[in-house]
Amino acid sequence: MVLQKRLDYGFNGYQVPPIPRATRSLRRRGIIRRKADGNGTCPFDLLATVAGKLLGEGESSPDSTGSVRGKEQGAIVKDEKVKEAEDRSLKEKSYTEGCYERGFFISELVSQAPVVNRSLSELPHVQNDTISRPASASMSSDCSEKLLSAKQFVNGESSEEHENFSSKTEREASGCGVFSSCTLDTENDKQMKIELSNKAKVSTDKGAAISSSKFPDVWDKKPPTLVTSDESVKLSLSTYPAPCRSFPMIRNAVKLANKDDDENSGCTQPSTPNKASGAAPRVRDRPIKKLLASKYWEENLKSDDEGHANSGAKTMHVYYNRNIGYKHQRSQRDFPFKKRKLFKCGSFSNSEGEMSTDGISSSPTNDLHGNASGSSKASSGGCTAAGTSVFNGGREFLRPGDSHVKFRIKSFKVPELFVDIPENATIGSLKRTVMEAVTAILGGGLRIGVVFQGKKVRDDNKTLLQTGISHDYKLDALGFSLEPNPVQTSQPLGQDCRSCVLPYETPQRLTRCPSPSTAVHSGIQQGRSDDHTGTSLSNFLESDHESAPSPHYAALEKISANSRALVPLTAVNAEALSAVPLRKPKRSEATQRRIRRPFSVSEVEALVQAVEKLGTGRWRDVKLRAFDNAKHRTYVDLKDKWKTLVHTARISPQQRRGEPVPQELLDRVLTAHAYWSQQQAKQQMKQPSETYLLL
DNA sequence: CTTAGGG
DNA sequence: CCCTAAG
Repeated sequence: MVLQKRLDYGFNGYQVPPIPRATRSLRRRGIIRRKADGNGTCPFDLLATVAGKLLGEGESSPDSTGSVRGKEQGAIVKDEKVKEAEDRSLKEKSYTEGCYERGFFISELVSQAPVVNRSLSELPHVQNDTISRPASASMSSDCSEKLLSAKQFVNGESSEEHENFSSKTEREASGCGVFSSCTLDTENDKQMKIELSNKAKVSTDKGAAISSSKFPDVWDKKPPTLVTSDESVKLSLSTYPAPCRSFPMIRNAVKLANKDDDENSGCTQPSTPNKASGAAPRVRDRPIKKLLASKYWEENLKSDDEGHANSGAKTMHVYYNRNIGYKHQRSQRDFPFKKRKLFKCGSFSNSEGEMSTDGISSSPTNDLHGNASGSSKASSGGCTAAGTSVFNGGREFLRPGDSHVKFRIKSFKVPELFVDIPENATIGSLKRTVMEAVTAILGGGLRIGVVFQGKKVRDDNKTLLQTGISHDYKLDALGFSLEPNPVQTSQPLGQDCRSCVLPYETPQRLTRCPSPSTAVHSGIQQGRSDDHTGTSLSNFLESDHESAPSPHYAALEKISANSRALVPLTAVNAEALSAVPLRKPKRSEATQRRIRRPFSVSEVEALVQAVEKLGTGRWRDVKLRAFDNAKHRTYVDLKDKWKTLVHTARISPQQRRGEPVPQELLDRVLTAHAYWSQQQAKQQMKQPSETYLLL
């Protein structure tokens, strides 16, 4: 009767390979190629462009194959029960379906993993020379982990098995974490997919290799985190942080220089086989095609203009569905995952201080850590950088004499998420849960960070040229990162947003939260890993700042019905998990405060207008009326905002903080407030009197 | 679930 | 924003 087992999935950020589509789109529209005229393209513009595409474009993307895909997916998972669940889920409309359509699910990823592996081995002809080796090499603990989890999920394996796997995983673990990319799928071809993932991986690996020398810690292997107990099983799935910088596409076999390598030397083939064989044999037998048919995934097979072969990078279109109905929201609200206070990993917290004349941050490692720090923190168990690291195999293609700089962002990584879901939950719910988590993050607001030559470029007004990004710059020096945007993101980054979007603000990073209360209940302990790796890393990374923990904000806002809590979780080392007791079982640990999203003027405007019309006692209606598709604004939020608005309107302008609200709006606030207060007073007067009369 | 308020 | 008491 009890949900004895729970599966916890921690995503150290799965990669969202969104780019090809966006990139193409950008290119098509000439955005990316914007001419670097006299002033050159301002980095800010670039950011805005990327962010805009990423966040907004998806909305219009129709998807007609969602259901089909979903079924296919279901097919992959053989387990009848699962299938049923899947089908059921499929029937659920709207949002759920949307989720399917987006192909954002773990299960998918997982199920595909095996396939990928196999494919790799089976597809010798893959063009990419690098693939063969790197790919195998790349099979990392992450992959293993995922598979493992997948397996469990699918088959409901016992925790014991998991343990076994985990151990295996550990042994085999290698340094690559780009597994997620592997999951990219297209109905069209296995190869492509594989190739893609491989490449992606390769690049990552390369990055790893490259950075390993510099930042060894970062690349330390992350053992899969696995905790088992009678009651629940928690798996932390994470991908290795991608290097925060982009590396040129690697065409040659890349040698992994990771430390992990040594350990995982044999990993190449090994990891795959194990998983494949043990975990999801059936899965792999299935035609890949079926698995993958998502409109949102596009392959970018074409070689670019310059003739550079684009590894078929697939893109996933990620977007936040703004049309989610209120009801849906409500339901989501039902499963509020708790947020806990996080420690600040302030990699960027010092940003302001770092503003340098040239606009480039002086801290060299800083960004690299976008990933690194994230991972490091994760490993340390401290906090995770919410920052998503991005990396891109991005490379630019230059053309002689052409002043344009072309960027190709292979993929963005989503901040790590932690999912805690009952074993008996349906796959559909798992999918939804993850989708919601991802959606919360993506929809909640992201901003793009630019890292160039290992430094974060903070000056948005600087031109690419001034920054040093010219057509002939080193291709490997540019990277982009997704960072939670503390500022309202609903609006496209525009001129007025500059200040908001700038890196000046301390980015809020998702943190991984160790042991949620559930864990406690289950008796499972999540260890906080202080593993050397993590520690050293963190030290290394955060030398300048962040000695103190800072609050992390959960990017997630909702949880699906079955899931208990979604919290950003830093990857925890398996070892740590296995033995370490929870720090403080306080629920606070499992709870994360929602990310702060200051109301924009336009939102205030909408709010004021709605309240003028509806009054101050009908927040739900106000929500419906003016913020129906702002999933992150609850009626309570609106009510609170109104409260603060009233307060703001009453204080002197000098005392006001934050984005200034037009006085006109404040006046309306006061007027409306006065009016409705009066109305309310009348109501109250009336009621009592009547009552009184009756008596 | 909504409201209303305090924290 | 969170948390809660109340309805």
